[in-house]
Amino acid sequence: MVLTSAQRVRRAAVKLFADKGFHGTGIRDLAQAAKLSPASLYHYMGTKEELLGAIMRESLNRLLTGAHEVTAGLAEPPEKLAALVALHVFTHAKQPAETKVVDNEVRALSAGLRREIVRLRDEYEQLWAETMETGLAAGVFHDDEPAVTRLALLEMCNGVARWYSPRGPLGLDRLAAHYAKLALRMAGAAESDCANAVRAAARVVSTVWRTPL
Amino acid sequence: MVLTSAQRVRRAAVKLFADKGFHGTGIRDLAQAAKLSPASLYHYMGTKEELLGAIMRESLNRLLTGAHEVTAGLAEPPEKLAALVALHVFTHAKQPAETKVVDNEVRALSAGLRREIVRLRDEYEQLWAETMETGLAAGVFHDDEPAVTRLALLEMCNGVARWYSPRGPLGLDRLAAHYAKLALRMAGAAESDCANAVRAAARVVSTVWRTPL
Amino acid sequence: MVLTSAQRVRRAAVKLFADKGFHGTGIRDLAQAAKLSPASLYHYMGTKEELLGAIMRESLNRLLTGAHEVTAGLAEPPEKLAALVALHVFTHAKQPAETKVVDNEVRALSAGLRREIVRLRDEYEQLWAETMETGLAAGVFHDDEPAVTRLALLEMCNGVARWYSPRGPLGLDRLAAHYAKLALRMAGAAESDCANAVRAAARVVSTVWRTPL
Amino acid sequence: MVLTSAQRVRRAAVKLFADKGFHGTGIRDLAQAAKLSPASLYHYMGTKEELLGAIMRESLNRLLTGAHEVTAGLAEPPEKLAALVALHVFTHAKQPAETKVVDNEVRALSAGLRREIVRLRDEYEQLWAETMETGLAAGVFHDDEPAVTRLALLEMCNGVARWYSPRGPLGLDRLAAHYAKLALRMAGAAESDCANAVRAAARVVSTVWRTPL
DNA sequence: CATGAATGAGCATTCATTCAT
DNA sequence: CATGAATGAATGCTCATTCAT
Repeated sequence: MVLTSAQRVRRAAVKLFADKGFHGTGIRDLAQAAKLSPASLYHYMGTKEELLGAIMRESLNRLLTGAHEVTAGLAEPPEKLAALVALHVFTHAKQPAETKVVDNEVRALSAGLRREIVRLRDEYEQLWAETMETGLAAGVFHDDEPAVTRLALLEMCNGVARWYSPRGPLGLDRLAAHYAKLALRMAGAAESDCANAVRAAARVVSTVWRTPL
Repeated sequence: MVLTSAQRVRRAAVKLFADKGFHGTGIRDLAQAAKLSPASLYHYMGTKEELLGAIMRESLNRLLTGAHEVTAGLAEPPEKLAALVALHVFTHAKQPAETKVVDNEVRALSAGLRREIVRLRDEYEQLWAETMETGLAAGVFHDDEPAVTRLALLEMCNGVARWYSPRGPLGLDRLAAHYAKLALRMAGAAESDCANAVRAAARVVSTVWRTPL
Repeated sequence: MVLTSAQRVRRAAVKLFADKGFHGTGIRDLAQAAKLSPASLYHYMGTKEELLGAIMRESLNRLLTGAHEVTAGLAEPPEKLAALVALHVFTHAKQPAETKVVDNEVRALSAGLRREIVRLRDEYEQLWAETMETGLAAGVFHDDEPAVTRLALLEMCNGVARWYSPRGPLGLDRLAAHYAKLALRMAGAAESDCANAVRAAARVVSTVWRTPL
Repeated sequence: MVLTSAQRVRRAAVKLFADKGFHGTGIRDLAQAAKLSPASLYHYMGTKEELLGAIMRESLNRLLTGAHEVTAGLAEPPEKLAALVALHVFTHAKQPAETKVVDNEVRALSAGLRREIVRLRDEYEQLWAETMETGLAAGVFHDDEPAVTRLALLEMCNGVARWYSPRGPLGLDRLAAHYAKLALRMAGAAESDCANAVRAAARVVSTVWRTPL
């Protein structure tokens, strides 16, 4: 399959920003990876920073949309949390480069862009927070430090992008299910709730991920 | 309290590498933060990269030593795991800059130094792995994906450096205890084992952290 | 009134070269001002430098032709000088952009084009020199440094392009007449000759400028 | 005589900005002319534009100071005008590069610096305007368009920097005296006033120019 | 006639580093 | 111990220009 120049630029940027960091990636690295001259790069991007911003915006928007879709049909907090975790893990395992960029390079943005990206990220994290609160209020979660647990949970899931390999022994569905179970345990859900919730999550998430992104 | 120039350089580097990344930090930034001229910096360091390496080496060695000390007197896997988690969390909460550098900037090292640092890190992580294996073999942990759980655990604990604030409502001891409990839950330990293990961990860790670092 | 693309290019170049200088004007500035893409520009010009040369050539040729026309019917040196000055001032006031380009951007030309343009300029200035010499020989001008005076005169007249505004209080005819008088004074002409000469000059110059350029 | 690097940078900039214009001069040209690497240039300047601004500021300040000194001891408008003209001509003949930069490159400055430089230039030109007004009010000058004459006068004098050569037949004192006479004629001063005024001007100006600048 | 895509060369500026003083 | 002076290499980005469509 032949890629357009614009696509090659985007992919080169995602890969290089993820591997070497924004400041560690030069415009000439980008050009070489995109098989373009440094000058030609500028047909497909504004500045290097705007390219970074565009990558982050797109990635976060996709995650946010996915999170809404995936929780839409679910009523119980354990199911919802499992679905959020599974989607997050799926995304981080399938697109480790994009997600590493989102997770690590916010500091490279200057004020204006940073504000926008942080707002998107906060919006996304709010979905997790609401789910946990609802579950605690309903008595299906048990946790004396829910704020901490939520952060711990997120960081745990982000980590997937750092180590998961599709060539490893663990399938994506198994991985997502395992993380969902870990999450429910961390939230203090009853073991009996886990299996159902994890199953429900697996179903909706794989639906979202069948859709081409 | 007055700092020596060497100390000012070290601290400036830790802070700036943590905040802006290795490649995002210039020698001039370092000099300014250390209240030295760029040329004078070179009395206290080799190259910028060697400075990074030294910071990482020291930080990892300290963690490794601490891990040995903290587990030395403990026999049961739950206690050991709780101690490792608590020490890790303590360290990441007290020295977020150092640990962020260790966790994020390995990619900035060139081959030689990287090998050394990665070896240290692997040595440290091996302690976690052994503890989990022993616990599983002894039937006090229950987990069908222990390798994954170990990685999830580590990432979760690393995350503390990214968000913990000493000005927040949560004390360090409470935080460490909470993480220890989360970890034991993730490992599938019995709830009844948790409380004891966490208490034991708290005792030994605070001993280590009373010692000046 | 609608302009052709070629005209838009020419006008954009004249304006921008005058305002920002040849080196200060980019091909993209030109394209934007001409409402064309940078590539399309090249249907209407050779290189950027050739465009500059063409503007200068045309402008100088027009001035040269005008100078011949304007002095053709006049016999007395004061009348001729007055006519030359008036035409020069008229031209610089009506076409400040063109004349600024001619006066300031010769240095931007490379050797070949520069030679051509300088030759045209010299040919034009020769008309002033001859007029002054004739007047001195005839005893109607009095000046002990005529070469200097001629240069001073020219620079003074060139200056008009830098400050004259049609929105100011001074009409073009009054301006030209005033400069003609200043010139005759500088040449040491008798005050009694001035009035006549200036009147004669005004007549011929306005004739030339009624013709569309 | 050996020059410091800082002096070489300054001189190179003055010469090159004058010859090829600000935009026509590259940082590499500057470095080569100053016998320094492009990087070393930046020990002695801020940006290229700030270097331009510094040159202009210094040049204008010197001219302004000189104008005050030179007119301080003179009472009569013709003498004052002659002195201003003679100083201006002296300066433009002796420092053609500096003055060409001041006269031609204001447009290359960005808003902030431009404002500052234009203010200085206006302050200087105000001295000419006041002198002419006083002379007209006193009836020693006769001119029905004094504003125009003042501008014509200035442009005429600026022109000196464009053509005067110390290797030509005309001495600096003679040149200045001639311009002073031209100026008085343009202002409509009586011929009888000219000789005295020019002599007085010559005296004060050469005093100022004996002082090292 | 018009332009999107492309580029080699060049831009001003900053980089980490060295060294004489 | 400290630094001003110096630099080769690299930075992100723009330049004028060409050409296939």
